[in-house]
Amino acid sequence: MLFPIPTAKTDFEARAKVMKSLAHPTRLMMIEELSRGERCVCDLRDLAGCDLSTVSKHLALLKDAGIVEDEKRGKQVYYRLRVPCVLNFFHCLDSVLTARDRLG
Amino acid sequence: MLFPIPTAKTDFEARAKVMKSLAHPTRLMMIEELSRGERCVCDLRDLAGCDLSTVSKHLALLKDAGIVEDEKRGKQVYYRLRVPCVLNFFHCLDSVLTARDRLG
DNA sequence: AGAACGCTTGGCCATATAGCCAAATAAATA
DNA sequence: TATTTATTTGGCTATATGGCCAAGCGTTCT
Repeated sequence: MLFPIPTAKTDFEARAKVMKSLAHPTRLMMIEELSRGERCVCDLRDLAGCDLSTVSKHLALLKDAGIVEDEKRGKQVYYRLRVPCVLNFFHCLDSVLTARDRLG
Repeated sequence: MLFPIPTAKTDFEARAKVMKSLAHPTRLMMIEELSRGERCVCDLRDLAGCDLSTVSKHLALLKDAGIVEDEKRGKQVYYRLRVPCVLNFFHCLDSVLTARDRLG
C-alpha cells in the first residue's frame, strides 16, 4: 500500500456490527461454551435457560456476523466457533473491568 | 485456585456491558482516534460530525464502561484511552470480516 | 403416511439506544 | 460581574433489540 489508508465510515459500521453481535451476555456465554467444542442448539438452550427460539435467534445473529458456523447432522444443528480470536476479547474485557474497579 | 471457577452469569453481564460500549461505529471511530493521543470533546465532534451533545454522551458511556478517562484542563475536557488492549479488537474484527467475506 | 423431534421464523410487546434541541453548568475572559 | 466558550444533562422521538408464544419446516422414527 502506498498510502496509509484512513479507516472509512463503512469500516467502522462493519466492525460495529460484529461487536454488536458479541455485546450480549447470553451470546458471550454461548461463545465461551462453543470454545470447548461444537454444540447443538438444544445444548445451548439448556445452558442459556431461555426459550429455544431465543437461542436460535442469538445463533442466527452470530452466524450472520461471521462468528459461528452451523452444520445440520441428523435432527440436530451443530454450531461451532469460526473465529477463535474473539476469545482473546475476554481477557481484555476482564482487564477493563478490574481496571475500572481499581480506579473507579 | 482449587476449582476451575465457572464463569457466572453476572460476569457475562459485566463483560457484555463493556462490549456494548464498544458496539457503535462512532465510538469505535473515537477510540481509534484516541489511540493516537488524548483529544478534547470538540476534536471528536469534528471527527464524528454529529451533535456535540451526542459525542458527549458517547464519551460518558465509554467512561462508565471503563474504556476512557477524562481530565478537565482549562475550558476543555480531554479524553484518553485507559485500556489500550481494546485496540487488539480491531485486528480480530477485521479478520472476522474477511473470513466472513471469504466463505459467505 | 403419520407422529414426533429439533430448529427456525413471524408476530407481538416491552425496553433500550441514538439522535437532536434546549437548558444548565463550569471555567476563562472582558 | 457579565459574557463567551466548552461541555454536560434533560427531554423528547424514532428506531433497534430481546424475549416469549405460536406456527412452519425438514428429518427421523414407527
